[in-house]
Amino acid sequence: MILDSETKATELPDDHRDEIRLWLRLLTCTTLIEGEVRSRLRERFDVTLPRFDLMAQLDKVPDGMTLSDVSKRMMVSNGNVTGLVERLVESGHIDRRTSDADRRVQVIRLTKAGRAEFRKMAAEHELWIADIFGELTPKDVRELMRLLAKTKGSAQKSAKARTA
Amino acid sequence: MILDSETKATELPDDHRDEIRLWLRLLTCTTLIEGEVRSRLRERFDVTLPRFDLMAQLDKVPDGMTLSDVSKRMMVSNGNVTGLVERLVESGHIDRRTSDADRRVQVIRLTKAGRAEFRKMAAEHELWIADIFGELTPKDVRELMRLLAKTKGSAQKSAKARTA
DNA sequence: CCAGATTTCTTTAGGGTTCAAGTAATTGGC
DNA sequence: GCCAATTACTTGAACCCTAAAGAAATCTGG
Repeated sequence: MILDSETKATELPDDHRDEIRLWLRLLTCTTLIEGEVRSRLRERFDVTLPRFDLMAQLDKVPDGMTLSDVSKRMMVSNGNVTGLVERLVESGHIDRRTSDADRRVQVIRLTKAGRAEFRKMAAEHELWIADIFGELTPKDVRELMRLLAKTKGSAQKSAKARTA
Repeated sequence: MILDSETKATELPDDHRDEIRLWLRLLTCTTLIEGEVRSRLRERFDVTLPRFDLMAQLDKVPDGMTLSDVSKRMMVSNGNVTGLVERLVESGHIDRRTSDADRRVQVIRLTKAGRAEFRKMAAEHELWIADIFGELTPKDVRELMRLLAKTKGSAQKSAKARTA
């Protein structure tokens, strides 16, 4: 069987070149899109992507959330959130107060101005994303969603196995 | 026709929620995997991801490449490369010299030690990636490759249209 | 030849990011 | 009630990253 001998010849014992290529392509795609969104946010609103992301988290919860929640949701370190929040409080986009129930906890919320500003940015952001993914059909989108969900599951399992 | 009225009811004039969700999922996947790789590189070899990436670029070209080439390949700014290279020269992993033909140009190469070190890391890295994507079938991998290629094309077109 | 444009790289200022260590508040077992 | 463990956050050191401005070398059109 020709295919078999060819397979043996090109991909020796354990070859994972395809997975490596997939990872590089995934990374390239994300970097490309992330850079594009970053540029547009800067150009159009003079805001950074992390600030926008943090505000997006807060926009979903009227009563605010704790720094730890933000840290988990954004998948970044606690120390990172501390600095981000500091700058957003400074610029008047968010509002921070110490929890009454637990004085270790800081609860942050969008200010009125912050929310208005975010909504404006989010509306344009949605159009950019639609344009960036514009050549994908609805079927492509569904299929990508499915495969990425599977990928996420696989990665989480692998990460869990390492940490355990 | 039921589908039509349903469509009208749920997705008003221009709804791009699916694309937004796709983008967030893509970002989550990449962040997750990138964090995992970053942790393992640090744990196992005490090296950062950007350093590993730069060395990976250099491993492909025996005669070295210019800083601009690296910058384009890695999709990062020139100034960033300057700093990265400085630290890698310092640690003895790479070697830099000024081009004879054009004295503006710096050519960098892996040193013997740097190449050996990289090959060791790359071998393990390949296994990590294989594990992280382990639950995907070969068909999943092919399909993802195809859809991500399409996504990349779409994003590049959008970016080009904006810059133009 | 030579002045202006371009290219390559570096520098600077301002963020963003992690990890590790530290502080303060709370919880839980005894 | 008290002390140890845990939790929430902050701080500090080191690195990564960008955009913008600048320096040096090269190229180009006259």
